[in-house]
Amino acid sequence: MRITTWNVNSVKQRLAHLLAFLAEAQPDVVCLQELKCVDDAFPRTEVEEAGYVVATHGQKAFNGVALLARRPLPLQEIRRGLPGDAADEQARYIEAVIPTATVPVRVASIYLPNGNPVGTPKYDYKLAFMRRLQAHAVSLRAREEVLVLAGDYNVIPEPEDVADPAAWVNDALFLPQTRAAFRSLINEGFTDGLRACDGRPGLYSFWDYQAGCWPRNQGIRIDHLLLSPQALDRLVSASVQKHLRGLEKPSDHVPVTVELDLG
DNA sequence: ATGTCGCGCGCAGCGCGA
Repeated sequence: MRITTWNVNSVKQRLAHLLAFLAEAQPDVVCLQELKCVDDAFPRTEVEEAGYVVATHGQKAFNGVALLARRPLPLQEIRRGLPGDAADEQARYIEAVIPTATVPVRVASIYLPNGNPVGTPKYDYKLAFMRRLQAHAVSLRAREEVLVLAGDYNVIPEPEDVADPAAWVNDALFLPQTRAAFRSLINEGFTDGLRACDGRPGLYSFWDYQAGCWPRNQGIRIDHLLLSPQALDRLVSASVQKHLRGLEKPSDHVPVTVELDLG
């Protein structure tokens, strides 16, 4: 089973690229972030005609996450929103179970807050979201399922995940407190799927539209797939679909994919 | 030093978020 996470930065603007990616890569599960549209505006028909079932958690203008599963796989036990704050109206979390022939797989699509500027309520919200995510991840881990927590974490885990670390030292994506919160989640028993397969520095998933970041390869790695022990046992490979950043009108993020052997 | 998108609103181009 191939599971992909991709921040598309507007699913309506990126529909052609999304359909091309589904056709070429044929992922079994896709976790999308930054839909930037309400549920009714999601291009459901086009994605269904490409062979997928769809569950969305959208919002006007900002945020928005979705899960796709390649038919005949269904999406079950769909959860929209992260527990822990009933007042949180931002659409940043959707989770579902995909019951495969061998073992159920639980997947979440996460759009973790950016958190900039630091020192404002935006950063407090980011840290609070990370605490809520960890609490929920701990409760899910107790199920001992094949579990993949995938998404745009807006966290640069290590200096080797950024081309120019000095430029990011005061940024919400790379602050020590942010990295510590991410490590705390990892330390609950999760594994960074891409890092488990490839230890090389300079594996990036995002290049800013500005300042020629893409041609100069000034990227950062912020899109992650965290695996439960039961998922790690089945991990075969992981990869970054970097070529999509070079298309016309690309997202600023590229897909990241793990392959699991569900035997 | 600077460099970009996509959204809503509303019909130009600004403010916001990233």
